[in-house]
Amino acid sequence: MPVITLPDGSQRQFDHAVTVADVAADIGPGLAKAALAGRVGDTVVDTSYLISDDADLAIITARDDDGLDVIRHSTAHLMAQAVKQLFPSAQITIGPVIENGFFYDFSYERGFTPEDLSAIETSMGELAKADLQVSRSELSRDDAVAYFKDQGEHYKAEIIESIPAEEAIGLYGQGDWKDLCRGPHVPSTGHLKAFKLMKLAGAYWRGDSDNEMLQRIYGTAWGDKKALKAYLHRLEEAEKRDHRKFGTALDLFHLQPEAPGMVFWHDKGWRLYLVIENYVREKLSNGGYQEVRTPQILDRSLWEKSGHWGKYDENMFTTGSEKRDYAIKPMNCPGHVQIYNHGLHSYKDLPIRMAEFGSCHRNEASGTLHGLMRVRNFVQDDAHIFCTEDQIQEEVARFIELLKDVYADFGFTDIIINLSTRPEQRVGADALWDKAEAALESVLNTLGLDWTLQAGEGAFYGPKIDFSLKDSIGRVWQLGTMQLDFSMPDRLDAQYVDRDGVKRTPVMLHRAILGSLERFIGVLLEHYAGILPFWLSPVQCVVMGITHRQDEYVKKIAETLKKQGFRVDLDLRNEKIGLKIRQHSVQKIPYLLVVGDREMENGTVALRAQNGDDLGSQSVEAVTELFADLVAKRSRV
RNA sequence: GCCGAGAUAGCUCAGUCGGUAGAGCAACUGAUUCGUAAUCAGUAGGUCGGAGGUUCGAUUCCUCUUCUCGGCACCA
Repeated sequence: MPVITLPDGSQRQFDHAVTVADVAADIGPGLAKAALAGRVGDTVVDTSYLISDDADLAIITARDDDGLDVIRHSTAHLMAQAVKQLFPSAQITIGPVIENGFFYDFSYERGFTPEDLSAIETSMGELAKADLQVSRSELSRDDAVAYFKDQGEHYKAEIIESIPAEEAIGLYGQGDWKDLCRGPHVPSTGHLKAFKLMKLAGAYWRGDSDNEMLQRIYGTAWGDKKALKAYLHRLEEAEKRDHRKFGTALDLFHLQPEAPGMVFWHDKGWRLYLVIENYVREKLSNGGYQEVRTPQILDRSLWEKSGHWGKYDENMFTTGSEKRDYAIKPMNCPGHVQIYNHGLHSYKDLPIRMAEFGSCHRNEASGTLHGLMRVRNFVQDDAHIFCTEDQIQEEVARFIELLKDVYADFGFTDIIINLSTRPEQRVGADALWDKAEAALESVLNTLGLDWTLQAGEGAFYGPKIDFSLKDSIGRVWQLGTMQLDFSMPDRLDAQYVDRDGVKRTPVMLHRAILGSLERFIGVLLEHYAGILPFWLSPVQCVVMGITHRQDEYVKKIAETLKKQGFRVDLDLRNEKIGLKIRQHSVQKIPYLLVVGDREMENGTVALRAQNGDDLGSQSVEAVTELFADLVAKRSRV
């Protein structure tokens, strides 16, 4: 006699055990049709799930997030079914739900082609239209293994073999096809109406690069065609923001085959780069950091001592001279320890905060390179803080304050914080880890920050806090980091003389706010869709005349603004004003200053903002004031 | 690095079922001196990523290679 409590608090009583579908039908025929699954308590179940005791139940439809997951999961199954139908000798493996869609990995004797993909999609459409019932059954583990082995599905059998023998295995079937699955799934394939196969890719079996490479097909699936269309539109919009496009279109930078993963910064891109670097430089200087410069190339022995040669030799560029081996630095820290070691330090000197905008090279695998986001040569807003264990907490707090300040200036306020603690393989005594992790945790809590624990994700030499931010279209980028290091100062013999006259090893904090400047610029460009805030814009305004009569006046205005420190271009070409405005608008220049005879007579300029707003005729003083204010506030235009 | 796809003018792209290529924008020349997102006309521009092979002939087919793109693994 189950009593079913619905989300609105209403209750329905039945005199026999009921399925989720029964309850939905009892509520109304519309809901019965739309029901994809049910949520009993916290568990999402099939509509065929039988409820015999009192329960809280929500009927899940495509409008529910859980409903979307069910649709995506079922669409993955639909795809696997289609693949097996078209390519019977393909083997199925796993097919989970991911953000916005799903994928399924297959093993097949040849690679799938884009033509195969559209054939699979067509076939999926037919299977969905056939509205096949999806049914769940159970087998004992050993029977399930035997079943899949018999079907020639060796990967599936392997997965099931790793499940405890006493557990029953859930099988979902539709038509003549069955897959091992926890479920839940839609009641019939007719509920799958809005999906699209997106791309083909390789993926290692069980995510291990020593294993066979499988073929992964990615797809997206939604509750209805409209949502699918909206998603595809969002993808197009994201593509338009691709920072690599702005590299060429705005003449900021380029990459070429002779220097894979290493950026050629053009005039305008380098201006942007320098504005950012100098901005951080000033912030660090105000924050009590010293700035240093260390060599690009250091002897092998130093990298052996630091441990890098042993661990990362594949990923370092090396060179030689007169029988000596050198490595081009992949990081600044060993160099900083050399400066630290040059002289004797008292505990009174600590903390020492040492910053460097040093150019680093890492020989990243070729397949990982990606525009500015993943490069082989980069500069970080890098610094190392040498301090005592007792100073960790305060230094971390100071750093976070600085970081928030900097992020806000760049227009990012949505910061995501992760604390990563000791990994299995690590150096340093557990007592030290206890202390360090507690210190980081305590700082985060004291500052009242939201953070997530990533247990076991710390570096081998110490725990760390990572800072990510969300951009304007919701993508998350990890930028900042604060890593505690108990290993390197000791390896490289850094010491200080403590209060009691005993030499002790300082703790070293590796920290960066923006991370790689290259990558940060990539993130900025995508975040702002190329329309940079005034203070960052490589060209802040263009002054242009209507005819040649205003040439001298244009030059004078431009000169005045340049003297105030603004980045100004002038356009004296004999072109129509419409063309000039179009071209500079396309270049995303924050302000266009147009002068004709009228402005020349009045000593004013006609101001036009990047978004097309006509700000009317203004005096040069008013414009200067506006610009200075924008820079001071670092506000978006 | 691995799987797959791609590389054609400065940029964006079309094309050639094997007979050495075409558009728009940009560039250059000329005309136009014009009031807020494209003035008109003309000219020039390519060893079709690189190397090798098949062929009478390769930008096209094959092999290798470099780089790029999408993933996977990696990311001190």
